[in-house]
Amino acid sequence: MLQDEDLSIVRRVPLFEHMSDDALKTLLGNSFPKEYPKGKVLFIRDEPADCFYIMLGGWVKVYRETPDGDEAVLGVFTKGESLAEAAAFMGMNYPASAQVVEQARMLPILSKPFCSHITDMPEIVMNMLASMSKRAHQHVAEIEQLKTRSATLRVVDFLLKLCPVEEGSAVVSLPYDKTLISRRLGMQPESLSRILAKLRKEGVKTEMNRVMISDIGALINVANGGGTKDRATAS
Amino acid sequence: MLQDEDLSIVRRVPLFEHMSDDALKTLLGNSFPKEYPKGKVLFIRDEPADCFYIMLGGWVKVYRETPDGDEAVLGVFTKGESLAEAAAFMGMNYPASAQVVEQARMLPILSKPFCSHITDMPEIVMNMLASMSKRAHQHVAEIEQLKTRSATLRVVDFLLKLCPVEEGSAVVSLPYDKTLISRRLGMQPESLSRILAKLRKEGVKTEMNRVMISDIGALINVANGGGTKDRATAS
DNA sequence: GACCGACCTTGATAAAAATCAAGGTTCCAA
DNA sequence: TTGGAACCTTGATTTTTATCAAGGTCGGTC
Repeated sequence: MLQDEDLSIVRRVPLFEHMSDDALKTLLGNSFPKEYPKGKVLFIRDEPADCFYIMLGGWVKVYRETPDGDEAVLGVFTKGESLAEAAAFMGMNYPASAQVVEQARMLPILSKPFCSHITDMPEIVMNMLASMSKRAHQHVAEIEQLKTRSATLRVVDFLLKLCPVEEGSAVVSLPYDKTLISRRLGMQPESLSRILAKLRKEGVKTEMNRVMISDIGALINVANGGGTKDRATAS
Repeated sequence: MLQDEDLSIVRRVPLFEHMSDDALKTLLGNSFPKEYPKGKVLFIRDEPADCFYIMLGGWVKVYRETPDGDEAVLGVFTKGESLAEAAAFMGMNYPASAQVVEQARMLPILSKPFCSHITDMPEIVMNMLASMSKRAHQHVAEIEQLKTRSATLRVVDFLLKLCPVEEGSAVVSLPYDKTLISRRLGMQPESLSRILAKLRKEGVKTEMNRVMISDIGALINVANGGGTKDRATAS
């Protein structure tokens, strides 16, 4: 069933943080983890949200299809995150669609039984608030980014978030394919490709899904505008 | 104090919907509406959120300043909306700043006393959830828009949302100045100006803060891609 | 009424990003 | 092993948007 390792991941999900063992057991009683193959569609926008998911590994994209064919990727989720919990809790329909992009291990949770504990476990509601609040912050940060940062800077931000350290050099692996990264960042795949190429002279080398960053400090400097505006010619 | 008209507005705010008179009275006991002049700064990002606001009229912008000077407008709020309620409720700092852009009438509510009712009034928490859920939907819609729609289409969407009807013609007044509209839509003021000019041949005439739309149906058609892609030359 | 500051528009130009088109690689399956 | 599909890159080009610069309008105040 739920292995120890899984459990420790579940405990780090905002929705279940600071919950007693008993409470957790009650909420997850009938759920058990499952592997989902790449390509599997978890849910479609506007369907009733009768199930939500805790991610234990792999990657899932949440997206919307627009009438004219292309898709807006709203988020890409992995270990330690939850998917569609708010819609499930509020008894709504899914606000977007979701599909597995790298084979994923997840804990599916049925909405009905979960929600039946609202009355006897007030902590659920507070945790749901915390969870939604966290998501709201991510959304606000993304809107800010889309409104004020160029495609290049969005790519740089993305790379920096992948870095395990804050200075020196690093080699990071891109967690999912470049087409998806580009959609996630709100640009065309060709643009991402070119930007990565341009960043070579900033010490960023890309080979397959590996990115070698020779000087993280220099990249941070780029992210903060070093190279765009006022290179201050000794004012 | 709280006039009937104000009260009926407060009742339509998601946070207070479906609340008994008693509950409302308890929560708003010590709050009374106040006028705020244009330009007034309500709060600054990262300050402790010890007060939130219910809007009864006028307009307030919520924004973030970026290190390199420009600002991202995250939302512009008016009658029937609440401001910063989530941050106040969660005991966090304000995630953004807010400033009055058109003289506003608001009901300020202190966080501490408000939150002290969490335990004895469980309905507050559910209403807060509903409120955050609604905001989340707006955020998702905006992210989708920024990722998939051109500046022109964002302007068209904006105009259509202002239209009281769905066909025929309309004259709408822009609710706040064009510089702010452009920031709200994530573009430069010059771009908005040019887009409005270009839309003239689509039957959109702009004079001061009045916009005359001769054929809303035609505009909706533009919003749905009529004029961008595949003008289908008799396939 | 004259002046000032803000807001708005327009033009010229430049930069950024999308689009169209082609070629290369990798990986999988027949 | 061959073929094909999906992915990625690069080049040429166009479209979109920003930037820089200049005027114009409106609404205030002195």
